[in-house]
Amino acid sequence: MSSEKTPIPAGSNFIRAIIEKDLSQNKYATKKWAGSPGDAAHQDTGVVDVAKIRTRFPPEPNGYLHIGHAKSIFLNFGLARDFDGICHLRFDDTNPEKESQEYVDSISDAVKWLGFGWDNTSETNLYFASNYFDLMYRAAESLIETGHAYVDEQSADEMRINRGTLTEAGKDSPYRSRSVADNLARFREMRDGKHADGSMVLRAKIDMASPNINMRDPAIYRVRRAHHHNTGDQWCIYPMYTFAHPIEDALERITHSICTLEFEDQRPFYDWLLERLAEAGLLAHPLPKQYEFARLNLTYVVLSKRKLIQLVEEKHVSGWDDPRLPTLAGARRRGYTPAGFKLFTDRIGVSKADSWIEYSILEDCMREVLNTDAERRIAVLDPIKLVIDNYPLDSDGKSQSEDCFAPNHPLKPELGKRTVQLTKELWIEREDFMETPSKGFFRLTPGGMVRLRYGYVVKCTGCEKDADGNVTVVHCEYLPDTKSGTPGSDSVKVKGNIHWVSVAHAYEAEVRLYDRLFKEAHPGEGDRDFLADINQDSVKVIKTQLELSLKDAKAEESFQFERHGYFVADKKDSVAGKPVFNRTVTLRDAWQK
RNA sequence: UGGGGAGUCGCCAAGUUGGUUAAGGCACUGGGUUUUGAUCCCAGCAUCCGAAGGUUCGAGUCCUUCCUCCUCAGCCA
Repeated sequence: MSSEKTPIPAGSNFIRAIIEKDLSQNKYATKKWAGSPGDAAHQDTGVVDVAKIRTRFPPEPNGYLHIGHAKSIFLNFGLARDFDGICHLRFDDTNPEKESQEYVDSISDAVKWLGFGWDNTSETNLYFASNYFDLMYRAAESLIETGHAYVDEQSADEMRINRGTLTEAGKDSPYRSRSVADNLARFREMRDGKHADGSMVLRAKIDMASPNINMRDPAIYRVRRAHHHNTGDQWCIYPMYTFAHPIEDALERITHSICTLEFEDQRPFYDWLLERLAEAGLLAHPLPKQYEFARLNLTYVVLSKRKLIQLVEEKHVSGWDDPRLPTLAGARRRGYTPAGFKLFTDRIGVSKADSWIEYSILEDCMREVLNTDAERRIAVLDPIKLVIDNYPLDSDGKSQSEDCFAPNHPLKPELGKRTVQLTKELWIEREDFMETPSKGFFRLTPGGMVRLRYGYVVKCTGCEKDADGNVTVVHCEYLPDTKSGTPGSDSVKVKGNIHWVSVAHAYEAEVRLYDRLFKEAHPGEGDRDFLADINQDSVKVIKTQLELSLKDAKAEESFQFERHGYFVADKKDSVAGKPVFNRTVTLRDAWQK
């Protein structure tokens, strides 16, 4: 090693540091992998694992994935990719009552959408915890046989009372010192359906006086007669997360088991369990290690499953894929992109400090990606008519029309230009005209000049108003020598530059303007009901005038509507020839009105 | 109050074995470019690392005490 400091790689974080260290110490140099999950005997038949590390993304299929999961997905799959490893998608389906195929499907879709998969060169790394129930059962018997587990017949209430408190030790269960044979017989009866739900549990036998409550003989198997989405009615006992998760990791030969901070207290049990099972010869070293990072908190958003369910069930939003929701399904309809999420996760980093990320960071990431990716189009969202009074008419009295050329992407000239028609009557944005301009306003105002983007410089001559004083039509005259792209275009310098569509060459379309779902940075903070913080104006459906070419937009295609923002053709409501646009995010606007 | 964590610029976040002027991003502020008040470019932006002591030639990094916040008492995950 040289004494010079090596530059810090981008995206460096404590987990990468741990992995680099583990790898430099050849910690997994002899770790065997038989091509599929299994116990020590199975893995011993394998070869040294080609995957340098193994990580996993282990959602429970009981809900929709949200932006917080995206952070975990990019972390786990990203680490595997960067370190020549493999990341498993594993459904942690150990609680039959809450899980279903619908969620398995939506989660799979979301992971794929973000750009990750589980079909690797020699194996498919898609797993279900429920496929390990046999092995888990064996592990439980092993624990009993080695005197590390017992069947407890206390009621749930008794167990809670005897667990003690944060500051007082718990009391041993009266069933704690039963013989191995007794425990084994009871546990088999549990498995065989001889005991009622809730009548007894299998508990690890550790220490009822441990200062860590998770070590006070945690329950590891419960009796529950429920139909499981994968194993059907095969089992009436199911393992608890505490017990199941470490085993799942070990069977899959995970090296780095990454989870969120609230599981830190669980780590001593994680290690305890795996060591006991390794001692018994069921699992092989090196055992997986758990590392915890801070979960994502985003301002102006709720990410708790409970609150998301409430928003959907009480119909505050249209469904799990409502474009205002922070679910990945919703974000996708909103027009947020996988590349944007990637940028976002890189930008926010990974650490153990609790933090709140400003929602504007996410928006900015989407802008950044969309700016380079999205083609430009012209859309007048709040139309008002502009008449060019001196624009020539044909002999039949109709307006002449001429071609103007608009680049599809100013940063990518290779994407070419498209033709838009200029005529005497145009639609422009209502807010681009002010009869009495406010300070700093440099768009259309009587006597003022502005460029019609890609067209001519025009001079505003006045406006018409209705009985209520609302402006109905704006009038102007054009300067024939100033057409964009001609030598005279720069003869008149103007500061303002407004977009437009020809009345004769535009079509009316529905556009949905989305804003934040919550008006407070921390919804429900303190004693407030988070529902009270809902922004009642989070969606506006408007009638707009769009340039004709937008009719051909395909579902999920994103565009920048010039001077407005990024819009996507809605995945769900668009039909061929009639796309419906959702506003993804506005452009930055530095003009303080 | 017991255990486990975390506190570095408005928001994130590097800083691993103590070594010179504390990375970077976002935001913000100036200036420039620009037919999007967009993008882009350039410059500025912590004498200070929760606080106070201490060790040391030298500390964000070590020690002591204190403060604040998060988290754990499901037969959920």
